[in-house]
Amino acid sequence: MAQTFLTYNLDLDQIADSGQVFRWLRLGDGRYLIPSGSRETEARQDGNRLYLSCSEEDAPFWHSYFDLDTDYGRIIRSCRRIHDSYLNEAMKYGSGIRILRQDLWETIVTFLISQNNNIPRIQKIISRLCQSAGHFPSASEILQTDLSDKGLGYRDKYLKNAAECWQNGIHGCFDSICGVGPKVESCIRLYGCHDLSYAPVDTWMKRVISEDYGGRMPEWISGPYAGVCQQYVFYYKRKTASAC
DNA sequence: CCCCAGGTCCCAT
DNA sequence: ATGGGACATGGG
Repeated sequence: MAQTFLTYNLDLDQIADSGQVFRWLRLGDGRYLIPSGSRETEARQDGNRLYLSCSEEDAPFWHSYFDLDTDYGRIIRSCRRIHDSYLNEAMKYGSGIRILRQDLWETIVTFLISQNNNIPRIQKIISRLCQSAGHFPSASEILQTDLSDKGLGYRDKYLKNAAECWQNGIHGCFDSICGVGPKVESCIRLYGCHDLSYAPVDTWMKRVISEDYGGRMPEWISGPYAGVCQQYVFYYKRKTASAC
């Protein structure tokens, strides 16, 4: 019933608030209900131990979901050699962040919704989408669903189009999906394909570049762990810039 | 009323 | 190739 994992550089609170997932549910007492695709598990941690309420046969799935084969301490040490003080601060601040291996279809839909939108509203919309089906809707369920009452705005047609593309098989050409531009594609490749070299540049990253890097692109943005660095910096900027 | 939100599309230069 | 406005919705 309960599986135990030994982990480093993993902080559920930081991951939950890192802007890569929108369906984690805080249960209190440091517990989270964590869905991915059509599965879900309950998680809590105590020091270096991560406890998941899943069967033994599902353990490998969640092991992969939390990317437990990747040594984030090694990534941080490697990136420290760039001697970027802002990045170093961000890595220290959010050292428990990992890049989850999320369900690809869910990632596509989620980040289609994210465009020109804010995080609380993204969460609400996705919650409404899952309410009708009881789980994250498949492509065919999206095609059968009336989306007009989900608060999607103009993005409803993007979802319908994406569902058709997905059913026809879109392997590896995400920008052919209507509504997927460079930023959303970066999110899909980073969170859905685990390509750590993709760094999504959104409004927060633009602020960081202009306010903290003097308008110049940081060196790490073209490195092999650009996506991980971006996640640390995004989290750090959002946490320290917002007074609320 | 305004502006903004993990942008993209479309059209005009 | 680059720049600006439009786009649905909701919150501040």
